[in-house]
Amino acid sequence: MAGAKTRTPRNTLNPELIVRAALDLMETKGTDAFSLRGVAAELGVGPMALYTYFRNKDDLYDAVRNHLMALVPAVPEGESWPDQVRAVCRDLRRLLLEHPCLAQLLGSRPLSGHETARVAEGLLGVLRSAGFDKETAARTHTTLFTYVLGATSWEIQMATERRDPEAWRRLRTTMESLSSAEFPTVVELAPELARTTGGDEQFDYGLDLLLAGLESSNAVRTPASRSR
Amino acid sequence: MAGAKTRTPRNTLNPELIVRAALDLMETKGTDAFSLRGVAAELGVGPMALYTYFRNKDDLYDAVRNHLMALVPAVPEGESWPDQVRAVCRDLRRLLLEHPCLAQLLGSRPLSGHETARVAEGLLGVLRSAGFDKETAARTHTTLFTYVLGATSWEIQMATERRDPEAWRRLRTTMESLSSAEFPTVVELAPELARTTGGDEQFDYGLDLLLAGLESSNAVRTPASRSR
DNA sequence: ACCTGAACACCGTTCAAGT
DNA sequence: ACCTGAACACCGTTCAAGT
Repeated sequence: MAGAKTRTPRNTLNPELIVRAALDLMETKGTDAFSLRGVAAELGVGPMALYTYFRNKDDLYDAVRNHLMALVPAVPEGESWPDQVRAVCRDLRRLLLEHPCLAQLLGSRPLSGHETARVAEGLLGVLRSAGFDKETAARTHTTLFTYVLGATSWEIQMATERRDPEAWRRLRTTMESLSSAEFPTVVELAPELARTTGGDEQFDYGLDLLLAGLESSNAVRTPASRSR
Repeated sequence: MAGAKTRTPRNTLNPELIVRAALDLMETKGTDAFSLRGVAAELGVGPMALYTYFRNKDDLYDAVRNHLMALVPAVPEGESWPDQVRAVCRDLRRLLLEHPCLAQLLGSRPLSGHETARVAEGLLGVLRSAGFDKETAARTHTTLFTYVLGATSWEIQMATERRDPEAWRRLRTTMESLSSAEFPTVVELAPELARTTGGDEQFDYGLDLLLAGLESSNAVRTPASRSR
């Protein structure tokens, strides 16, 4: 509707152009409403033109995810390892918030591509340098990554819900229909629950819990981690 | 394919029957392959018959999620609050693993229904009894819930990937193509990373980090939390 | 190689109609 | 109320064909 068929000059179709159009459509019409036919129409070509560059829809999904993961910044240097971990997690969260479709892509498509490995390399490098042994570093990486993905996906979903009047109305209805006899705590904490479904403060709260847990455990064996 | 059209006697169609058939189909053919027409065919009725009981596909999704959330057990009594938190989180994870579609439903559909409130009530009650103030209880609840959902969804996705030979082959190919000059840590920790993508031990590792963080912080103000 | 056009086997949902 | 049947506007993908 918006783009008005920018007729592409012949023989100038390429993977990056398609990925960009796909990303554009996902962010405009929503990740679910996205379709190959829609991308093709936006590019002014037939649906089958895309199959020259991507084996199928999932292949295009993977390319979009890889494209977005490339935007995760490098780990900042010269800081303490907890601050480095914080930076990586916050950067990833920020990217997920800027591109909500990435949360969906990371959560529903099998992994592949070098960019995901690059992000993992950054975080794993920090942990290893801090003195974590191999297994603990791997476990911690998975824990942090899944926390960021889970917390941010939830945040996005709640924000989407708040924007959709129909869904928002239903949520309010459900909340108000809860008897304070059956659900005393939920009813009592309704305002707090509404306030803590997202935001920087909520994200940092969980992240700091994990970091406090790491520092209180004997995960870090090297005393050299006291730099800065 | 499996169920062989159990022709339903006339006028015996009802919501529970439809939910059960829908759940069955999601677990058999995969959450994505699920369709209203498929459910209708399985029940031996036309697609439109379902619209008597559900306003649309999303409405049926919500009913299935509510049906599954009802299976989350009550919080065990007479234990310390950290053990109670552990029990709630592990129970939810177990249910998600048993019904992988629930992970997808919780992650992509707006919230509604009493059963989700029931689960929240259980965890929030534990935290409040332990002495958490309102805001901290709400924050902790969101953190724990999103951790369980994120960690378990990731675990399910990885398990699905391992089962699909095509996806598995691609993941191996990507991993082996990583130069150890560019991604030294990922290459070095490949075996550990493969081992820590899921399993009870990995889940408990992250959960214990969060609990250690909670106990090391001054989140709990009431000294009465030392029961047992 | 790059792209088209017709076709296939699907979707969710609306609408008018039957009982 | 409960359910059917035809129809609409979509999908992803295959296949044969064009350049």
